Amino acid sequence: MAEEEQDHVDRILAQWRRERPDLDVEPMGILGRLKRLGTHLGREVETVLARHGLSTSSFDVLATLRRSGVPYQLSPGDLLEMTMVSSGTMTNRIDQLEKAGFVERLLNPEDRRSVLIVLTEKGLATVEEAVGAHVANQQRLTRNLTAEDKVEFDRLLKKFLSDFE
Amino acid sequence: MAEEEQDHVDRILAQWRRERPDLDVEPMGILGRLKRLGTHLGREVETVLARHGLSTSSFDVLATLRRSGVPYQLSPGDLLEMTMVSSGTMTNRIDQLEKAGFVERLLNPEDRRSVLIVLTEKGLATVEEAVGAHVANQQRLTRNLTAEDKVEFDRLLKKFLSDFE
DNA sequence: AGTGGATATCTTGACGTCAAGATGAAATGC
DNA sequence: GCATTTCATCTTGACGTCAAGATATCCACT
Repeated sequence: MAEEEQDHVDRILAQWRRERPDLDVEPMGILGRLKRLGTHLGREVETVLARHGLSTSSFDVLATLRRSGVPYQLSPGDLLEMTMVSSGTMTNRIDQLEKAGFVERLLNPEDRRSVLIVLTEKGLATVEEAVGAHVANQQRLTRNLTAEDKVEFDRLLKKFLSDFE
Repeated sequence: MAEEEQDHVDRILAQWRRERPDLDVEPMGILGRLKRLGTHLGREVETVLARHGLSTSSFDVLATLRRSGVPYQLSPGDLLEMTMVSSGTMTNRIDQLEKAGFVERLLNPEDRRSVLIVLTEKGLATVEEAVGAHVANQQRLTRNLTAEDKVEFDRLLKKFLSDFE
């Protein structure tokens, strides 16, 4: 069996054990690796989406509209529920997408407080292209995990995540 | 055995399977849960550190200095290597910490391009307090994982992370 | 010594995010 | 009906981040 290599987080934990041997740093290792991994993955994802003229933020909104199905319309409130951002952030995202011609704001005749965000043809075409590249990229990013690893990792993520939502 | 419950990410995947059955969305499930989990954990961590007058960013710098050991001094370049942020971000973080009286910039007499960032007494006292609360919080956040889950989760995170660093 | 490239840090301008509150419209209760 | 509360969205101001480039210093080689 190969010796396990010391990674960046291991070195951080070793420093803490030396300086503060009273602290139990096992959870810090998990949370630290999770954060670093998330940062790396986020940057990889951003790079691929940028080739399609989209930020991760923009893509998230377009993808939410796309997967909601025909007629590709949701209210800002609907989009909020699905994306873990504040209402101000969503307004900002929609503003940009509208400026770029990917979505339009339609007045909702049944409730004048509300609007409907709808994909334009350009928005639909862009997200269809981008989602293919995005999914392929996600497969690339996970290619070094075995099938069993992926199942087990997903199980643990789902269990952990269930504490928060 | 309890039926597995459908979570937020499961609903997203179900929408994609209906709309785009050609896409393999298993990696999307993993990456989606990882991102959401990271967001939740980040917010929980931020909440506890805020009680000690620190943001996660500020804490990261102070903690890096603290765990480096006496005399609690590192250059901005050293801090950069350990924190996955750009040089501009690090300058900004140090500026704030200096303004708040947690660190000082010392001229490095051996290299006038360089400075040394050193914890003040106030900075040391603050980080010592904060790190205790932070570690306790990390234990709370992982309390619903079994000992075996934690070991396995950490193993998978470390393996996955090794693809990127 | 002098020159050119490498190094360490800081500056600038643009983004994305949030919390808190403003605005306007709908629903509810009397 | 009118007042009050709730709701949906947008606005504002503050932060944290990054990429790209500016500045100052050091080092290596002639």
